[in-house]
Amino acid sequence: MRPTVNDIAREAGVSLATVDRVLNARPGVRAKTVSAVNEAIDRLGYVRNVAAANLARQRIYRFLFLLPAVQSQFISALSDAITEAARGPLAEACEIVIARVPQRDPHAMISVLDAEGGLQVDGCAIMAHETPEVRDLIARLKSDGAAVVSLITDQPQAARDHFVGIDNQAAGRTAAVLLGRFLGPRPGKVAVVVSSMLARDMVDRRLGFDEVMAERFPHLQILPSLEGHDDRALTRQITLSCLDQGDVVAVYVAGAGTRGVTEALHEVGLAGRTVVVAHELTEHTRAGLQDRTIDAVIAQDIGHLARSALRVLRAKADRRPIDEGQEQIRITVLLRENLPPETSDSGPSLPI
Amino acid sequence: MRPTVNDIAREAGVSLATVDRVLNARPGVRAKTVSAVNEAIDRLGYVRNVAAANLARQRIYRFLFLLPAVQSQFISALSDAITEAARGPLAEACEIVIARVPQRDPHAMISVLDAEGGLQVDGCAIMAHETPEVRDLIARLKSDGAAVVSLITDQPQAARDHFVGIDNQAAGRTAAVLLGRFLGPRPGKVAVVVSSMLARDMVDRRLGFDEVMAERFPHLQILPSLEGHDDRALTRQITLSCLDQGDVVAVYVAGAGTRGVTEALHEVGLAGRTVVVAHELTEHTRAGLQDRTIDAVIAQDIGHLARSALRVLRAKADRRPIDEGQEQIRITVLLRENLPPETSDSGPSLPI
DNA sequence: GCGTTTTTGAGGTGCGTACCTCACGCTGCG
DNA sequence: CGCAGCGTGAGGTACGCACCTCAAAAACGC
Repeated sequence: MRPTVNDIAREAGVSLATVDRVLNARPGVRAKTVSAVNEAIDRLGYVRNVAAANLARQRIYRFLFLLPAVQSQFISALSDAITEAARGPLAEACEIVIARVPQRDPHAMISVLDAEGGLQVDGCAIMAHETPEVRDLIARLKSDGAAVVSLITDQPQAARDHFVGIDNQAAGRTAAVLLGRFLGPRPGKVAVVVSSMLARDMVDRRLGFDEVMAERFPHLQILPSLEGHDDRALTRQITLSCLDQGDVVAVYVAGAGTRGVTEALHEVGLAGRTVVVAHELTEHTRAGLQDRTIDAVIAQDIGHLARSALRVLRAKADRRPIDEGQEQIRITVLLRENLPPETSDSGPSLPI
Repeated sequence: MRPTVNDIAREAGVSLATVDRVLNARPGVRAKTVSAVNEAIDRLGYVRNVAAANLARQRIYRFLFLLPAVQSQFISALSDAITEAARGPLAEACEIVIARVPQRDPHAMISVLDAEGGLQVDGCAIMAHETPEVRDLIARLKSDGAAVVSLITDQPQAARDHFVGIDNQAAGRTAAVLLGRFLGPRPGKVAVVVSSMLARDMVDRRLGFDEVMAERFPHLQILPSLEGHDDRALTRQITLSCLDQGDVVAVYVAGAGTRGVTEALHEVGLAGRTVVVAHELTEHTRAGLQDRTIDAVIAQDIGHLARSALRVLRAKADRRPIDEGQEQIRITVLLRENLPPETSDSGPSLPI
């Protein structure tokens, strides 16, 4: 049987109340007594029964998820995944609110936060562009004692506790290798479409992509990033004018907007003849893989992302360490040949 | 606040004892009363507090992991991952035993099981070849009320509750696409190395591989499977004699034995000039990717595997449904360019 | 309506922890 | 010497549930 607080008290020769004070870092215990208790804990190998502790504490964790208010299948699926995770055992004793915030308005986020009880939250997961406003917001949350994680796109300059997302440089490098090797020795130009260079994930993907392209595929000419701003029509248009210059043999769609790109490719009759590597599994990328417009999709497991954010927020709120291995979000390379079957049950095209 | 058993009792107009009898399926309650209680449960949206229930029940789950007793970095790493998961929160109130069983001896598994308390276990995860003995063993475990999952390699004919592992056909198809496209239009022969065709995962990988090869790369000639039986020297030898026939332009290492293959390739001076796709991230495959002997590695997240097995066994033991999404083990395509940094802390070359 | 069986109620104890109150003894200070 | 203040002990209640006992009530068969 595992030792309990009572065993510790007996072993240390103190009362249960004192053990409790030590365990929960409450004042009113002499340093000497504290170490006596800690020694007893080590000797018996005591580990706190988290279930019993939470039962007794009756604590409710309030977590807030801030997602950009853009029209995107990926964000919708992410939102669904969070909702689903919030129903699971990970969200035991948790109250979870998902708020969608306009991306271009720096003050919207502050007001949303205030509306949602603001500083009362125990933790917050933020997916947003890397702006001074967001950085300040994170600092404010942290100084109020909340745990903060950046989601999907990192905020490396801010005081977030953790980044929940993939290694985007590695993703960009992977895209480069696939694109380059699928293309073979054929020379030409490569277009890169991003949503916005304000998003850290886009920057990182581009960095990784360029690195490998320069090193391994110098016969390919990488064009400047096209910013589609998560807008399908705009993406289509800028892709078209880029294709206009001719000799574009491949496209790396690092951000949202795959639909705009494939539309453009179809219009000029290049679909299937241009190597396309895109990100995230949605209805459109799935269809693109099926009809061979897209050669490879680099996806992240959105359910894992949601659960990981929850686990990390929870751990940080309890000041517990996290299991790095479990929180590492891996990238999946999807091809026409290994597409997971469509899961029609929960939400529109929930990526696996 | 979430409703408790007391709320149910009040709502249903019965006593707490009766609610308890219904909840835990104890006898001595009229059908009418049962449905009254169930209606109250539905009306209030009651969900059992699992933590409190387990606390009160003081139940200890006994789970047994049966792994093949072969000399393999992958199996060692898997064993380590299970040990690590067994220390985590998932293994709360669990006693976990890992047993290594000789693969060729059909009776060894039975005797190990008996030695480990045999029928006393609440659940068992089995990684083994698909033999009649194993099938019988699973049937026996099941009839004794234990939960059974197959691990890594499935037992589709047996009465296992669940398969914890990747979609091996999809893995084989992925290998085929990468190998074929990396190779380009160059014709030639492709060698396939497996550990044993008795292992279901090998069969499935080969099936998926052949399917895509036939469909998309008909200019390549796929050679019969070479069985290395997880033996480095044997694998090296059979690879050598296969390379002897000449014109082998690619090798798909579907099973263990990558070291034997790369050794053979180096010996005949074909390393780096032959496209090699292998499985699992170990010291050797990592080194192979680094020095470009290996072009791509298809890996499964071993930590996820261990945690998933634990979660599923636990859920099955409690007769709870599982979260399909969370238990889906995805495959990771590793290239030289997206190799995760080596984690030297826990165990020898723990795959990420 | 009787005896018998089945169903139900009331209540208790315990799981391991958090958190609270009250009181006691000790120390040091004026 | 008395008193404040600190460190500690003793003990209680609560969390939500499992599981037990004993007795009372209801249903049943005849």
